[in-house]
Amino acid sequence: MVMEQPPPPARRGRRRSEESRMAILAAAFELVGEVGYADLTIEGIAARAGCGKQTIYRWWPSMAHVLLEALAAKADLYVTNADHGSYAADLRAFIGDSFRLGRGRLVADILCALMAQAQIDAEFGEVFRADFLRRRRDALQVVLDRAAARGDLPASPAPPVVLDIVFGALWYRLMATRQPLDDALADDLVTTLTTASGGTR
Amino acid sequence: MVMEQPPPPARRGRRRSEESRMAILAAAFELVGEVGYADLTIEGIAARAGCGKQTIYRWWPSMAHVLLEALAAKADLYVTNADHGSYAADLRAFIGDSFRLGRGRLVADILCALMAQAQIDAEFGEVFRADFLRRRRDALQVVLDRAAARGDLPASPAPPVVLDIVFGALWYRLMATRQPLDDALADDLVTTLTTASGGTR
Amino acid sequence: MVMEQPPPPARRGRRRSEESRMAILAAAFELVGEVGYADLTIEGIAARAGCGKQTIYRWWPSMAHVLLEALAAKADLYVTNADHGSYAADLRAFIGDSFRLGRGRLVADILCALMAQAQIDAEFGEVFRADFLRRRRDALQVVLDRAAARGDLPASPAPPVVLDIVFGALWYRLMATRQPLDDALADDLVTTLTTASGGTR
Amino acid sequence: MVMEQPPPPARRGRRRSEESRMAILAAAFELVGEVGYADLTIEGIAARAGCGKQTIYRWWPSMAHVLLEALAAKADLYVTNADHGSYAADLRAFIGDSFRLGRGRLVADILCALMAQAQIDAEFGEVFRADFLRRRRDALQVVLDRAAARGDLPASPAPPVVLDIVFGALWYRLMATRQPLDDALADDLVTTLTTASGGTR
DNA sequence: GGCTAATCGAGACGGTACGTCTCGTCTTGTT
DNA sequence: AACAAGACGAGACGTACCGTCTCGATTAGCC
Repeated sequence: MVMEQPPPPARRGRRRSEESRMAILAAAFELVGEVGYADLTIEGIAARAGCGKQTIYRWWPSMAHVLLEALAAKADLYVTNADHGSYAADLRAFIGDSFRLGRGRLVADILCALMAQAQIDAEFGEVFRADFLRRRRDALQVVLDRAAARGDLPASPAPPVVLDIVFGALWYRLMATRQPLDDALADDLVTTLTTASGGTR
Repeated sequence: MVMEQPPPPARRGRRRSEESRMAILAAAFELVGEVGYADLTIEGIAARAGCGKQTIYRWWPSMAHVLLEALAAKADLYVTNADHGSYAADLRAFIGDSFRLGRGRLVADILCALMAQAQIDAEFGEVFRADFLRRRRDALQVVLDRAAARGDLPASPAPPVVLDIVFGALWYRLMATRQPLDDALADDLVTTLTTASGGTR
Repeated sequence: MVMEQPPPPARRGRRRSEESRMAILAAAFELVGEVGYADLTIEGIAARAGCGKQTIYRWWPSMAHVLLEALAAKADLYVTNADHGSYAADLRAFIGDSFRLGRGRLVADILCALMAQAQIDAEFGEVFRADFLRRRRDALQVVLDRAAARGDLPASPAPPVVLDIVFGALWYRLMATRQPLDDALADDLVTTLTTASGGTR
Repeated sequence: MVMEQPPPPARRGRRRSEESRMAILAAAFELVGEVGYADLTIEGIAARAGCGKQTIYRWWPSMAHVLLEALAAKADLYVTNADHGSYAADLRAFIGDSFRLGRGRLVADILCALMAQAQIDAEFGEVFRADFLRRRRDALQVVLDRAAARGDLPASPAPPVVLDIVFGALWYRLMATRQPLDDALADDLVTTLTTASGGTR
């Protein structure tokens, strides 16, 4: 839990406009849907948001950072990992939730664009991996930890490989094959990952 | 069956310069290593290649297309899928070969950049998926077909899902975690995919 | 009568940089002297002025407009038409002043280039005729009006023809024969135009 | 009189195509009327003429040279200077003929464009002055010589100044004021130049 | 009838400037 | 201070022509 100092740091001058912040996030989200990531520009977002470009540069290092925040603000990206009683059930629920998110055209497009930008812009890559990808891995890791505690986890593959397989298949479908994230894939993943190749961890 | 006359191309005018083509591909490959994809420019490639910009625009729709061709020209991207006697051995060999390619820093960077560009530029995306990604899937599909013929293939996961898992894990490590494509991952993938969850296909 | 309020421009945002404006005019003037009008480029002027090309395009429609303003800023193009007591003396002074201007190699070259550009670029032609040629005609017209008021003006040629003859001879020497604008020509023009062919207007 | 060696140099190989030459001149003439001199290009002329660019570059140094030859081929630029019995009559006839030519919109536009090009391109300027402007001056000089022989020529202005005044007024109207070359101007010029300011030469 | 040579249409080549676009920064007056 | 506005230096974009350079196909003398 974050314990923010109740006395605000006694800042001087005008405070950051929450109105501008929201307008910028909304504008970014709208525009990426209208013109696509390739044609997104800072100038376009500022114009749509009715703000100056400087206001964007002052608070975000790049357009991708804006979009990442806009995505977080719009979509509830946080998948549940409640206890469903078994590794298979937990895994199925996690994958089902994740796939559901990726089935939205706009959200999927933005995710792909951000992953793309992470390859091209190293600074954003750091942030995207730490703030977004890492969080998703951690969420699934909780499921694996619970399974291990239960003695429910197959000996193979190793937990990090499970993460690579689940998220790998997800992202590969999004970016490479553009096939829908359907239940068949989800079921096959669960079956494959829960059918022990020998013992448990 | 189309019986195209090896038709007298009846070309008039000066022919395309093979020398320029090679110089451009080489320049693109060198520059992406020196300055990175983010700072690659058509002007830079033309200057390095000693050619006019128009010569690039005349033959390639975008910088990414140049890079894709340069990659194909430089790296032998075609992984073998010879018969090693069993599904497990075939799969292990295919994955091993694929990982070996992706361990080269430069090739890996270019692959990530091209996959990124495929997300941003729809036109290039088409080409990249059809000319590159599709070929790799087809190569692995041969392995699966051989295993099915042998009665060696587990009932689950379905073949397309096998492709998604293998390539998904590969690309996810390249782009998301940037963990090395090590033998542990390869071994775990083979184990997971060859340990039948029930019968064979 | 237009009574324009010196209205509070209420300008927002950064103002036009007078420093850039002067640097651009100076660069244009220098470069036309160094490389000639044929090899003058917007890029060259911007580089010499240390400004971006956009700053030129933002304020001038074409290179010729820049040069016209540069000329006006550098050379005092405005010939006096003070009263010397007689039509002949006024005319001689005006022609003498005009010729003196045209004797400068650089100014003459720029004038020829601008007149040339006025033939090729209709938009610039409008401006050049209205802002430059028209002013010079008006200045000489003042001399003719004063002569007419004095009863000093020959009946022929008609005033507009006087303008055509004086400026015609001047420009024709500059552009066609490239003969110097010498006193002999000035004297002959005055003699011819002041020797009445019958009465006064 | 040019005494060309009657025996042709015994050339070998294919001869210059008269067909192409005519097609190029015609294309240049048509295009300058359709798109204007500013948008005239060698490529456009070649395309219209159905010839290769090299065929133009082989025979003319620049587009302006083509246009000059096209003009000579289309318009009969040579004004008569037959003997009409008096200086005034000869001069009036010469000016009338010259003005008639300049009244054609297309011819006038081409003349202005060529004079413009002569200011910008020194090499063409040489040719234009020697081949075109000089010829016109020579033609009027014949009229002056005849008048001098007759004892018909006013003492002032000096003959070269007469040329400057006549052609100056003509070109100035074409290029600067764009006023029509009307009879009023012609009459005023004749009156002014034939009303002796004292004696004859 | 071959041979050699010059020209032809076609069109790719290395260059270069164009005018546009967007970047990220800087400078205004306002809030 | 932060804000909206908007000009600034910078520099890549993709296009348009430049003038040159192959190409194969003609078309002429000459042997």
